[in-house]
Amino acid sequence: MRRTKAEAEATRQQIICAAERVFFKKGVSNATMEDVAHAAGVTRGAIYWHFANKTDLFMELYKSVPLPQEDMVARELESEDAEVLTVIERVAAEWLDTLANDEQRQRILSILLRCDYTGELSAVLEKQQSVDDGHMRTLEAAFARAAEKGQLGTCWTPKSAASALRWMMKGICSEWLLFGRRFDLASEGREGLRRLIGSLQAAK
Amino acid sequence: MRRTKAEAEATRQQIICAAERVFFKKGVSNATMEDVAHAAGVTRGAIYWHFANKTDLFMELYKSVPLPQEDMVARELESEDAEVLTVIERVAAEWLDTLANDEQRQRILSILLRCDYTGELSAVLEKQQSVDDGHMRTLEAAFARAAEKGQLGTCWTPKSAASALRWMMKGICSEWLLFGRRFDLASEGREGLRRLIGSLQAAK
DNA sequence: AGCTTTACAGTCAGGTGTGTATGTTAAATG
DNA sequence: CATTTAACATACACACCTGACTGTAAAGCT
Repeated sequence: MRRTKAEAEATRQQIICAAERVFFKKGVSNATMEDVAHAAGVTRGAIYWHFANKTDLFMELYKSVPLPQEDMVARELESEDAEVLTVIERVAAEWLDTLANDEQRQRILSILLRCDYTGELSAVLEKQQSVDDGHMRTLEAAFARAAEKGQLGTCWTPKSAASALRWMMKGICSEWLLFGRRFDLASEGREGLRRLIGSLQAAK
Repeated sequence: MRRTKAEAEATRQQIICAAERVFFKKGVSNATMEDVAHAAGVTRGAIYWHFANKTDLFMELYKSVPLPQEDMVARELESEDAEVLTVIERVAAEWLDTLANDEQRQRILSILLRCDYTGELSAVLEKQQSVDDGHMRTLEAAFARAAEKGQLGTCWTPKSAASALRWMMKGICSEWLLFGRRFDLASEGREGLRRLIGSLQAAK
């Protein structure tokens, strides 16, 4: 029973959506194509029609992640605002807010945090790494502008400040996602951010 | 050909040691018992004599990790030194030094960072979590003593300072281990630590 | 010295997941 | 309207890994 193009695209999305739920629940290496197929209401044959194998499915799932504000963040960080550190803090806090309210993003990040990148999935790790490097570059640039304006504490360099912020963000998100959301991400995360940015700031 | 108790214990250690190398190379879920057996120079039968299954082997590997200075760190952090923050910085820096020079510890931490904790291995994650909680308590206590002496910056609480330090440490180690040791852990890590501790410190 | 048990080596059945090949139906195409 | 082809479902082959079972030779006990 051949479907129309639109229907095919719909089942493709169904498969990706089902993979997201199944990978989240059972872990990537533990999940079976049959699991995904059952969750999507299709057979494995359908999955192998749309995707080459499990690794490919995982890659496509990763690529389908809505990263809408990627560019927005970069553009905002490159804006010529006077209070650079305030902008950085606000952007980071907004990122936490988004994560706190978007369950799909939570699931995908959890999958990414928990999965085993040895073997076939190493390509995904490399992609993540390159994305991370991009973030670091824009962050460093922002901190460099803060330093030019004398807003960055004398003991910090743009690079070390960017690293500290990124590690803080990673730490907050990892702990929240992996350890059962035992605190309020938005409020406590924002508070931690405020303290760190405050410590990065030059004494007035 | 039955071995003596000492020989049996030796092969048990060989198996654990081989598991460490194999798990590091192929990842826990990707490695097979046959792989481990081959690397250890025994057959799978021998492994199943000493360990119930792969999960059990992994747990025993985890338990066999040399964590000698665990208590030392705690005792040192509880010492009544005047410069609490300096002690904290030194202890953390020593931990980085140890990691930088101990390849076995590097492998085990890499395994722990990369492996998929969904399913059978979730018990390991819980154990890690409880160990982490213990660390946090002693760290918080140390920062609390620093706060009492007025050494902690006013915008920091003992808890938030402990979190910040732990996330920093995790971030440094994760990036170094997962992303191919692209920087010098001991020197750059210590530098980052110095900056962070400096920012936690009360202005003199 | 003889019996029991230990510490393995080897083998085997069985389940499980993967990838592919084939079948089927309806949409596209002309 | 006939043919092709897309979008799956079904079936199959096979590699593979696990756990359990069996064999065995030496250690340890009495």
